[in-house]
Amino acid sequence: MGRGKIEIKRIENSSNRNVTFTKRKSGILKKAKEISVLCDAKVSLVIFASNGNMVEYCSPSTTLIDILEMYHKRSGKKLWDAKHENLSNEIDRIKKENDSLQIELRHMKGEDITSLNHKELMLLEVALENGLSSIREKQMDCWRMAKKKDNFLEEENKCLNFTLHQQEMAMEAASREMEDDYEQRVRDYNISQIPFAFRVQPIQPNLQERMQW
Amino acid sequence: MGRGKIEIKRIENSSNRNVTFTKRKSGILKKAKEISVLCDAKVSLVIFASNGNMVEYCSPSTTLIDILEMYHKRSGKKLWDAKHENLSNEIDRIKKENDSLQIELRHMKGEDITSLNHKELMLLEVALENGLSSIREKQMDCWRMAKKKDNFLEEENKCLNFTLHQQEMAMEAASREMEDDYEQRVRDYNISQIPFAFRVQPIQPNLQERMQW
DNA sequence: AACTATTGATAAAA
DNA sequence: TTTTTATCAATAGTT
Repeated sequence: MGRGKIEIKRIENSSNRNVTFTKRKSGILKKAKEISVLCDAKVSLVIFASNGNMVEYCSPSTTLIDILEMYHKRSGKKLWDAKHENLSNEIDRIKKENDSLQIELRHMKGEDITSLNHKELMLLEVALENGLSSIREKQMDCWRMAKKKDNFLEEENKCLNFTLHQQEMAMEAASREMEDDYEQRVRDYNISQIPFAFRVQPIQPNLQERMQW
Repeated sequence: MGRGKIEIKRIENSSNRNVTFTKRKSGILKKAKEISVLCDAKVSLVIFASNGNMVEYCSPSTTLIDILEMYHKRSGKKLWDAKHENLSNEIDRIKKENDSLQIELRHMKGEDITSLNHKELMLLEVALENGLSSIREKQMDCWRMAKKKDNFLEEENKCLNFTLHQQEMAMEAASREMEDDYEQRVRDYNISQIPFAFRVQPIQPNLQERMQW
């Protein structure tokens, strides 16, 4: 590709070498981008020219670090120190633990149980029954507490109602007294309704309903 | 460069994608080698295919580690420390996930539920009931299969017993014949028992018991 | 996996 | 240098 074939050996003319480097560098970069898009590949490319210039390419949605990590796992070659190794090992360990927890949880939910044998199923059943009875006991506690509160509120309600009724009576008596006092004027102006604000309103009128659950 | 122009976007057909990957991978590799020879460049190239395959190229007279060291100097990006930080973050993330799984699992087992409210308890109860019913369904399947096998074995047993009985009859008949033939000698030597090996032994005598579980 | 028509890359010229 | 262009190389679609 070019006006003539060239031998693949170091280009001695440094000017030519630089030109060729520039051209081929952009070519290789383009190819790297293309393969990463076309083939969904992860590519890391670092090039240093003989003059020290550096170009870097890393496929999108990843980083050089990720790729080096994958390289490390894949090739087994240690690029880092012991600290890194420890961290990697811990991640592996925790991931495994995570997986087994996930599996156990799925089993508890009755998923992925085709592979379980009779004994395992029995153990699961026992665990689930125990869980269920604990939960239900707790629910009973909740219910009992709610009931207690309910009773207390009802009692309080009664007291309040009683007090209010007493007040109402007193108010009405006072009102009647006033009516009697001002009977004459009231009759003249045809004012006869009791003010709304003096009527008793129940506190928390729908309490019964809300406590039913 | 091919039988037609192609758009640079992910090749959806995985077979075509793999073929293209193979072709272009070797192309890039060749280019990398050429630029490193022609232009005296240091090149590091790592490619992961979508199927996990890895190819690596590093120009001769250097190593990936050298190039990463140069990269580090040149770009100022710390691959090491950043890597450690990333790993630490991932460990934290996974540990958190782990913790929540542990908690969920404990809840499913009816542990640590004092802090749960009514609604959460209800949801747990539903999950446990679902799990339990799945498990029991599976157990029923197991039981049915065992029953089937049991029936089959019982049937086979009957057949075998019948066959054996027939044989026993035949044997006894033969034995009696022999006794008649050698009556004289038998009487002299006072030998009268039927050989033990000719008596029928039941096959799997405790099958019933073992299938009861 | 091999082939080949075509597009793409690039060495040398301008 | 950069741009152009003739030529070689890579490869997409085919067999």
